Amino acid sequence: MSQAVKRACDACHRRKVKCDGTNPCRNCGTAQLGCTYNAVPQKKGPKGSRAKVISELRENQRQTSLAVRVHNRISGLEPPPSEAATPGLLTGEIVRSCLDFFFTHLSHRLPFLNREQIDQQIPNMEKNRDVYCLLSSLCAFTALQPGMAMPGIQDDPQHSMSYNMVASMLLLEDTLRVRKNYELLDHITFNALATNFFILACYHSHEAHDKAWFYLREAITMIHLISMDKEEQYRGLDAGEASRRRRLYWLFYVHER
DNA sequence: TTATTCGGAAATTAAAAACA
DNA sequence: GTTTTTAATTTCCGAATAAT
Repeated sequence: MSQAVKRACDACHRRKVKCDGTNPCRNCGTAQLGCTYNAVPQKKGPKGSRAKVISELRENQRQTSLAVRVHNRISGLEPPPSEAATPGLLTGEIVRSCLDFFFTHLSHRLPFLNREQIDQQIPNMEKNRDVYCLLSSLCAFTALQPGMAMPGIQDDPQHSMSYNMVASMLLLEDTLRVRKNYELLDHITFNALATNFFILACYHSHEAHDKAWFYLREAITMIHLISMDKEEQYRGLDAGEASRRRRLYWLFYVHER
């Protein structure tokens, strides 16, 4: 191929033909067109964070992977949960949809999370298991709520089992799988307690009350281990944070009754 | 037949990431 | 700092189609 001209004229550009770069160029001359070079060239090269496409593809693949696995589980193709590590199911899109739903419809009943604080943690979800577990359990819980539309998942009226219910189960299994791989008690966090809350709420909805009870007792034990039942633990925290912690603490106690 | 259109390969460019 | 990788944009080849 002959050397490409540095800049093709407006007409050659539009016509997708080789321009000689002169003014008027040969093509415009023979076609009796006015030869102009008015078009402002766009900036070339990646914009914003690099690898946008590849991360978008990964995201899409993982998202379909939840949708595919929901379908497979319902059709009996999905193998039972195994110990083997699988890539996390959670995607940015799922998290965003669930958080939007949670903070619009649920957080007034469960006022122990702060949207801003959660949003700040999202970028760490892949690296930080504590954050991953909180978000995946929150999504598992949100998936169970009437009116929640999980991204990429549509209910099939032919099946008696709700697709959202299966998505919730898979996300819950994912939470527990990730959780099993780190020592929770080394450093008991507020995220870990909130995760317990969502796990037990999911088990309640799944009618698995014994498991729900187990995670409630586990949370109560953790609360005692970090003395969250003592008022002095809240000193030094800002008022909002302290009140959110108290609310979670009381939610556990109300559930225990 | 020649002229024109346009899908998309290849080249170019620049920003982000990796490296020294 | 320099080099490499990646992505956005541009040029224009050449097949398809239209006009003559």
